[in-house]
Amino acid sequence: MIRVYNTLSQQKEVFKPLEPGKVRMYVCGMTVYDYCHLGHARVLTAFDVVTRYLRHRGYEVNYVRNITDIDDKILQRAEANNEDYLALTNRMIQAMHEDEARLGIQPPTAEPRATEFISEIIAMIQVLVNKGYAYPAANGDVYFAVNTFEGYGKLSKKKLEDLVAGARVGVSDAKRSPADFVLWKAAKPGEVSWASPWGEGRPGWHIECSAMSTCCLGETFDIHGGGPDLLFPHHENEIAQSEAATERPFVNVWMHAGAVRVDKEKMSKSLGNFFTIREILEKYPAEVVRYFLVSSHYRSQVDYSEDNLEEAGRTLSRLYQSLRGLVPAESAPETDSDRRFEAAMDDDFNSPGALTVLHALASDINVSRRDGHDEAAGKNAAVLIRLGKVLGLLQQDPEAFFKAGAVEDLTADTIEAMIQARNQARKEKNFSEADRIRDELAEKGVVLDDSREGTSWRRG
RNA sequence: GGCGCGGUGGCAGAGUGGUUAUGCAGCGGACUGCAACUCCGUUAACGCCGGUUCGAUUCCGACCCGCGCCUCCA
Repeated sequence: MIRVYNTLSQQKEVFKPLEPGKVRMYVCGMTVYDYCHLGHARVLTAFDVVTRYLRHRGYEVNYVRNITDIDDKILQRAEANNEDYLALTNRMIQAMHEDEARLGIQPPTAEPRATEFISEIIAMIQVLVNKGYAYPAANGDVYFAVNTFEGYGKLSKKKLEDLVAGARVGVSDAKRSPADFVLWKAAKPGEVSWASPWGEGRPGWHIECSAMSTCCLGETFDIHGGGPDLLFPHHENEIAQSEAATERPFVNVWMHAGAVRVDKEKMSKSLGNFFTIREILEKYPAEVVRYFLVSSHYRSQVDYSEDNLEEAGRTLSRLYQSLRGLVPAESAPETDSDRRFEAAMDDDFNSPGALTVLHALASDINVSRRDGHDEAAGKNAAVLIRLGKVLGLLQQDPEAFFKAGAVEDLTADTIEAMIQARNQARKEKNFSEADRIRDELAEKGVVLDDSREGTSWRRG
């Protein structure tokens, strides 16, 4: 029995898909005008773990994650770059796919793009206009009349009066109410546009997700997820549009990831305090970044700092250290570890709780190896790798994990030669020479591990 | 101002009405030529004040502090 926190009800609920054994999930993806940052990685990782776990539990998951490839920021950026907007979006989509692959994010089942759904978007807007939920304005825009939708605010717990009174919302003369939002934007001369019953234009931000999600997954589906800052207005507006258009419940469970922070502030584009995934991957191995993200609950905020990333690296190393030089069993039966792992994950995808099971397994393996119980160690190793996979961790060859990355101006052969020279010196009790070699390697980021079987190395 | 979330040991981070989270770091020991790795042991916590209770870090209330959304943002 899986329990999931639902933003809509503000509590954990027993997860029950509409169709037994199948899960239909939609997650708001990227607006592709720039490289992905750590905040994106957080959402990507969170829902990757959700998907992996649901599949582990036997569900067939239809995971749809959209790409927003047309909006103001894209057009602005393209113009600033003196680049065709399609060239820009294609470039960023490719970069995003590279980042995802490095972080071990499995591709979604489908990845619809807004520009591929223009006719569906127009059709949905038409329905909203016909039903009286939306109105074309004098300036060529089409707006959703928020006061026509009774449940407006039910996701974000906001009252319409407060929103209108708050009035930080840009007041446009064309809008009937400041809280109304745009469904179709009239094109300015020379802008990319599509023909519509209301003239040349392009979709507003929110409508694309309503159109793509309901087209791909049906009028009602199981899970809708996204970043914390999408809760309002984006998701609130999606509900209004979709439920107004279909007259059916839009989504059963709303899931929102926690924010990534830097120096106690949310990492965001507007604050400019963001680190792109690729910047971070220049400094830390991808799996360490992933471990860092998975080591806190998906709903809580995480603080990005070098200390935290380095600690994640040390901790992940411990896990890999237990697997190093060990041949995992071909297969291992279900164990108590599996059950404890699942108990943690069943409780709203408690990945930090699940990680404690991995650490316990690593300890067991280390003890077995110390005592020469290689078979027991091998079995536990198989379990550790099996459970690690559900979190997208521990799938590398340990040697590759330890030796990956830059060891500047030292080839593996050189390192091996130095190790041999050191071991020769040790044999001759020339310990000052042996230590000199070890220190020299350490200075270049290579740490030596002596054991009965010999000496191995890893990056420090 | 409105709405929401959170304050756990040096740090990161789960969780529970009464019993060890876990990891990193520290300390003592084993292993080692010395280290590293690993193992054994160990220190240390629940923002503040009331209330409920036999018993609260865990439930309730007040307070203090921090964060997020209310404008584009994952």
